[in-house]
Amino acid sequence: MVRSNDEVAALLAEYADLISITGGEAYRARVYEKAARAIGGHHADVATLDLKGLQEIPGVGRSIAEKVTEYFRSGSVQAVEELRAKIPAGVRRLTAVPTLGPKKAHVLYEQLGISSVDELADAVHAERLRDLKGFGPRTEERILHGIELLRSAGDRVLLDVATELAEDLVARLSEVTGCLRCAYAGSLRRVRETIGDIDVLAAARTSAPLMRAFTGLPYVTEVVAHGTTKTSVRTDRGLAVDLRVVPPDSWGAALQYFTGSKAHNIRIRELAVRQGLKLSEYGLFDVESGARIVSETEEEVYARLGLPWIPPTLREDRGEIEAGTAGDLPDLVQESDLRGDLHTHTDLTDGLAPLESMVAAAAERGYAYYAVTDHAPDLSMQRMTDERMLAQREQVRKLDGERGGRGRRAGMRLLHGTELNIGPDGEVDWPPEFLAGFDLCVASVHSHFGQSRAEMTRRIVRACENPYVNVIGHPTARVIGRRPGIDADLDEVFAACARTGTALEINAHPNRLDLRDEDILRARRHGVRFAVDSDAHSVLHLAHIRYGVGTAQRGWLTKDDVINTWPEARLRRFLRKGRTERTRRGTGVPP
DNA sequence: GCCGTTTTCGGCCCGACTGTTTTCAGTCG
Repeated sequence: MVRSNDEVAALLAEYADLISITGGEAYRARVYEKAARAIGGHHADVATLDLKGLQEIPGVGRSIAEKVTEYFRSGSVQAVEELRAKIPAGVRRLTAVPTLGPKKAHVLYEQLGISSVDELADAVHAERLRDLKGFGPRTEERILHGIELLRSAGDRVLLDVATELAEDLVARLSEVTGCLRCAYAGSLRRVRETIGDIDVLAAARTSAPLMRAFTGLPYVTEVVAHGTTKTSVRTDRGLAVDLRVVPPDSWGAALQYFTGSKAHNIRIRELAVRQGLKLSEYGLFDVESGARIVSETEEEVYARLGLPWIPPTLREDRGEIEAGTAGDLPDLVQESDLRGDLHTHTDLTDGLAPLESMVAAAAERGYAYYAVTDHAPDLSMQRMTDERMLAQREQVRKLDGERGGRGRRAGMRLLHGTELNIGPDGEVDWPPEFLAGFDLCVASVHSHFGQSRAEMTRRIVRACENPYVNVIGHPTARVIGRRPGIDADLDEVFAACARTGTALEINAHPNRLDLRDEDILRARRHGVRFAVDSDAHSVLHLAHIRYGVGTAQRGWLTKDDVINTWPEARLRRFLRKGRTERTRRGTGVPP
């Protein structure tokens, strides 16, 4: 599923690394890194752009635009090939070892000919690093430890694991005497799909008690760095956690700073510099007088730079600064906007809880409606039959409207649905007559993951064209860290969804988060609607929906884009999908 | 190599921590 934009981004990022390693100008390396990011996140396919079009991408000038066109014309870029010839690929891999950057990697290669992580480990054991300038005994230790970490892999953890740990950390540190404020920041606050390390921020007049409490936590197994403002540890699950302690009046500037992303912060600081200001984690300062202007809240910092407060989920330098300047920031969908969940399971198939428990838990969340969508028969291990499904429907009808839920006067409405399997040719489990009995159908790819791109695309587009399919479940079928997404022309799928009135799911399960943020951004441009669903298989899973909302926000979605924020009547109209009209015309009904 | 409400040249984000340094370079976020 490699888009040409991703190919080019990877190439430019490699070039940036090679420039750093060969001791090239730092600014040049940074420019290529920036261009790589800009192209990776660009909405249009760069393979279709000419020199002029390429240069309209921010951070891409003449030289980089020419390299991109050279790449598509000839399949390679001369300048990149020249550096590749000088530096073996393994040397670049060396920089993946924590504490090893481009400079040290280059010294290791130049002086000792080391060009792989294995050779590096051998060289340390053979004590060959001892004679190198700048490499002492501590460096050797750190390198060996870094290699171990690299080999033990699993360097990023899923969102729910990191969130649960961070919430526990914040709760414990908030109890420490002298702790005035505490929160997590970093990629976790931005709700990225996986988390490399956790950043926790605290405000206090003295840091020592917090630092002591932090390093003494039961799950801390290693203290990596220990200072008065910053301490880094590793937990028993291998997760790195940083604690920063700042003075209370720096809270806003520090929270802004440590939330990132790096790319967003660089842009924000450039804005500051242009106004004769300097932004650091301690505040926004006037360069000339050195006077601190603002620092207590994030809102103040953004406001002084001429921006509204930017939600953390948007802080990726994907246009949020421009939108903020123009007053065009989207009014992002919130968890409290959700009126229901449209993809859930019970113990009739592979869920863990019976229907009554799931419904009760959903009502407790305050939902106005809730769909039960157990698996359809083609997923044979679930032993679904027509009879079992119809019996469940009767049960659902009985429970419909019975539960009032938290703070609700009217009863929660139940929808009876199913999660269909999209077969290799785009067919689904049941004929139209049977499908017509459901209030909604989710349809998902659960098999034949290895089809060709053309087959896969056609298959999903056909599912969209089925008048009974309302939502494409976990559209790319990826499982984070275990299975890549299917190879399909997503833009064609998005167009089909928009055309047929089929929603795309944002599956909130932390190991799926599918669609991902970048795909949502693209789909949105096609005018597609979305359903943020938990795909809950147990009562506890219903709460996963928060991760789906975070992902939707990262895709810039508003309440109006998400069908399960809509009032029930509007949702039901959407679910009818113009079936009668379509059926009358005799199109779109599968054989 | 990119970019421009002070700029077509001369800037380019900022600070903490570590190790190997007698004053700082490299790495990280």
